[in-house]
Amino acid sequence: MNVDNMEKPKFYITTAIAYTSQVPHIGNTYEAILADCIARWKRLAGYDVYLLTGTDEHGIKIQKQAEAAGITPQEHVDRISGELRRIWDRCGVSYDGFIRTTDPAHVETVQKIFRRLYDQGDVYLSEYVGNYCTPCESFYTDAQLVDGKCPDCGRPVEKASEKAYFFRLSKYADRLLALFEENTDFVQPPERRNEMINNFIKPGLKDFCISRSSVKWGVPVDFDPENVVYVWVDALINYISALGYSVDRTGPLYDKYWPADVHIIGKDIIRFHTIYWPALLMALDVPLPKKVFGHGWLLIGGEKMSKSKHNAVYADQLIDWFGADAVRYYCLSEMPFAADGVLTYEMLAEKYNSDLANILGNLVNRTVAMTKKYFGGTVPAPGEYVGPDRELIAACSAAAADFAAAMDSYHVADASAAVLALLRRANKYIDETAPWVLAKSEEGRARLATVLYALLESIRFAAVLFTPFMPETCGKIFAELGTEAGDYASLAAFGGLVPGGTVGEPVPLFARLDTEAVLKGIEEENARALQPEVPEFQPEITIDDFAGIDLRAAKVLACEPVKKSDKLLRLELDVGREKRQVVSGIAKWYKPEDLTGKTVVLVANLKPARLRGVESQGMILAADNAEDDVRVVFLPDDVRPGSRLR
RNA sequence: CGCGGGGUAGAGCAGCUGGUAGCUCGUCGGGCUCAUAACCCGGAGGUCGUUGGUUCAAAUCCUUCCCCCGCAACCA
Repeated sequence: MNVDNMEKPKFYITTAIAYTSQVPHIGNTYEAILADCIARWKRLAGYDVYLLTGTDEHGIKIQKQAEAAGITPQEHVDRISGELRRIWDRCGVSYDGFIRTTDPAHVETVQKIFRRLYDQGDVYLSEYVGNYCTPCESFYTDAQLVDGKCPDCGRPVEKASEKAYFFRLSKYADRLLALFEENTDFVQPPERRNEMINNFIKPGLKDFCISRSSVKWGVPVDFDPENVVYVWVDALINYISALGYSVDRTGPLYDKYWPADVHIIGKDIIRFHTIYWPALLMALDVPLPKKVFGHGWLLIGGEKMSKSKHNAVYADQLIDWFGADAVRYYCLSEMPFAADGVLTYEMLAEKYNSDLANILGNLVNRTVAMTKKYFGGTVPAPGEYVGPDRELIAACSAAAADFAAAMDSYHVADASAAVLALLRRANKYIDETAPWVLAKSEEGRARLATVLYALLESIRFAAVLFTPFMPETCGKIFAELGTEAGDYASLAAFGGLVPGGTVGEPVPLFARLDTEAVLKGIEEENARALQPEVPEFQPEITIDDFAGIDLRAAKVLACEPVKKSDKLLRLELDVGREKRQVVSGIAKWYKPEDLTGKTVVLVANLKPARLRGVESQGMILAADNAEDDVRVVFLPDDVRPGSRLR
């Protein structure tokens, strides 16, 4: 560590650790990009920054997924955590630390903290009773249930109770309220503050359960190994365990960086970070984080991303088409402060063309090209600045000031708008000064030198400011300007670019996209991805085996949804000799009126079964067209009910 | 009356410590030619969700109703 470093103010910033049940989509990735942008900004501004990210790897959901895949939970989380890290790297996330909740050091710290809280009476043993939804790994109160089912996934829940450890949150209610009232900008954006106070603190905080006996895949409570530490305690502690805090000892990173300057998290988990987490720290007598910023969701075409909606978008695909910096730029400049933002391929393509290719890329390109053309690639020395030059210079310092103010209050999109404003001003400046006219006369040469220098230096301003947004691109810009990357301090005065230097080759930074073609290409790619692989053929059978399957034409006489089920339809069928009742799991794709009067194919000699209490006498044929897309086989209407198919 | 956020040009947003609307994209017209068919200028396009009110004056404050979204306690 050098002396320079010692004098720098520190800045500790974290993302939430991502749950490793599935590969992160662009919404999860956005959070890492946002935190990275802020971290890079603070580095640019002279801070000694530590950016922590990582993965949350415990819980029953992971346990079950691993079982289903026939691998160990550790293998499962190793894979997802590795994937996540690869994606973060690809997006240019410059994390200093990467924690996994399965790291032995973290596990040990969680156990020690749990024991310490138990020993001092902040954790006690009691009984937890609730409605449990296994897929969601969640208990729900009666009031939370929707039609008696899981409010999250709509699947049935089961009553469950277990011995469990509770954290004495109630004890810290007064101190938490004081925290919110004294430190009014603890929670960002500010409107979340009232939500926390009115909804949670004022009605009275209840102790919360911090262990599970029904889960195996987790950190065991060391003095009661039948129980594992429940997700939130396990997860939240990462922010200090990653720095080497471990109850009875700390460590150089912890001593230097804690408390966190800001936790960057999604708005859905603000409560855990502004109530539970501070309370845990109070119990441990550890200083509280300074700020918690809850960003909005990145919506896909206005809808929340989800696997079941088939609208999840992944960073890899976007980067393949647009490049990492463009994806970063879009997320960072399109997400409003304190609200949800929208991503569509079309908007991304448009933003790419207008902001990056036209305004930024073309400005750099035309300026460097003119420097080559008129001055043989040597950065000219400026003469006296006059009217338009002064306006451009004013725009540079305004951009630098606006940018810093916006970034320091996490108004990241506003910060990027400040740079865009400068770039637009620079393009306009070219029009005002018309360098190609100046180049034609001998007396215009001196003026031309000033104009081109002012342009090159303005581009340097923009590149310095945009470094946290598009590190790779800005590196290219510095190379084209023939200068080293500058820090924020280098923008204190206009004129940092040294005359006499040599510019590089003008290479387009962002090649213009044919929006139509890109959208079409993505659409085709997505359609292909949705198509499931055609399954392997079944083992060979004889004609006699097949004859054992009695397929009959059956006319649908009536059809209705099965009560208390959102997937099943009950069909009354005319099979010629008799009437049959069949229950079919096709409600998601067919309405009763779609089937009534139609002729379908019935497997007539299938052993009856009871579904949701309704007897099903056979099964109707349907094709698995794609994942989550089923098509019933219809026969021509004039086929006689009861006809055998072979 | 559970809490909170939102409804502003075709699209996405800003304005909301009150003075008859602003930005980006798109669109129409013009300019320029250094540059990635790009850049610059100008035009068209909005009764600021709805009702009533306060005020000399309201998108901006209060009120009625409608619509959308998030959260609603042990929950990535």
